[in-house]
Amino acid sequence: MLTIGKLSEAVGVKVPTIRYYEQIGLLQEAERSSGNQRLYSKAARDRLAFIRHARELGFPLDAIRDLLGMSDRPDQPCDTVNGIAKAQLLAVEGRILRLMALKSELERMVAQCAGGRVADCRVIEALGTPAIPAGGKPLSAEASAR
Amino acid sequence: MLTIGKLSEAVGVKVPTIRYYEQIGLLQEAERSSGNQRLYSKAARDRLAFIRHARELGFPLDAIRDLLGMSDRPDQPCDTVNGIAKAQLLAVEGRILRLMALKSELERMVAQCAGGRVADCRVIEALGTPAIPAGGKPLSAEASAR
DNA sequence: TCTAACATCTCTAGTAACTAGAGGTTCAAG
DNA sequence: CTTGAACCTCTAGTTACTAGAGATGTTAGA
Repeated sequence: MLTIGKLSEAVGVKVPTIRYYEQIGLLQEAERSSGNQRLYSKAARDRLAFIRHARELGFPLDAIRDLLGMSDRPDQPCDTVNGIAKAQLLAVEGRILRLMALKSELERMVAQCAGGRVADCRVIEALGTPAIPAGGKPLSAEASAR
Repeated sequence: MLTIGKLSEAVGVKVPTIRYYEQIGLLQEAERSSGNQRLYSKAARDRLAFIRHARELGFPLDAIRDLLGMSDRPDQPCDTVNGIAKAQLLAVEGRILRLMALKSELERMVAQCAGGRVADCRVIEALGTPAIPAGGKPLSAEASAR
């Protein structure tokens, strides 16, 4: 049995975040010690490790809730999990490409800035007119697709 | 001169988001028509396009504010700017690395989950015990490192 | 055994970056 | 000249945390 601090350290999720996860029902309510402090089993630790890793991979908490629900009821088709993963994969690939473009732009800028003035930097123009593709979704939609 | 709706459509940023950007000072207050409606110049449109693109790439609004500040004062010596650019470059490189790791993991997930039932599918175990590396930072730190 | 220091508890409020809704005005087409 | 879409302001809600206050629990050293 781990205290919340030990669990936090073991899994790499901050203490208030663990309490937050309990509050929103991602983790079930922890057992308590005689002095009312939370105690965690290995199973709870694994569940939290799953959440941490999935968050790191960019899944929103709602998707994680679904995944956990599925692992609790393993008699269901895999399609849902697959769909979530595939959607994430697409988003990730797009982000990588655009970041690489930006990276080389920033590198060029850092190189050019070696002693000159801001006016010589290309970054802002480079970002300013990115030729929005026809199928471009509104910013909000893409941003929340994390 | 564009109305806010036309601007929204042209740039791909929702109307309330444009007003929000004005509210927090990312966009200066728009001119108004006789009937108090916002009107935008081409320059304003470019600025918003820049913001959109940078947001898409994952820059927080504060970083975008810095970049815009740069482009507003192009006579500044590059020293100031160089720091910002280099910091952004580091952030971008970090993001690329983490996204590539994520990409291969997601690919593995999709490959493993080829149409069976959840019980047959390794996704949850794959995520569940990812062998947290020794130097693993807390989730919150990584998540906010955007 | 006492006590200092630290971990934990609950609760409220704040953050970023929007998003949604209410309730009212303006504009452009028919 | 009316109707309906687009605009206005304002408040409040969202996600995923984060920070702080003030109280209680736990543990290691004197």
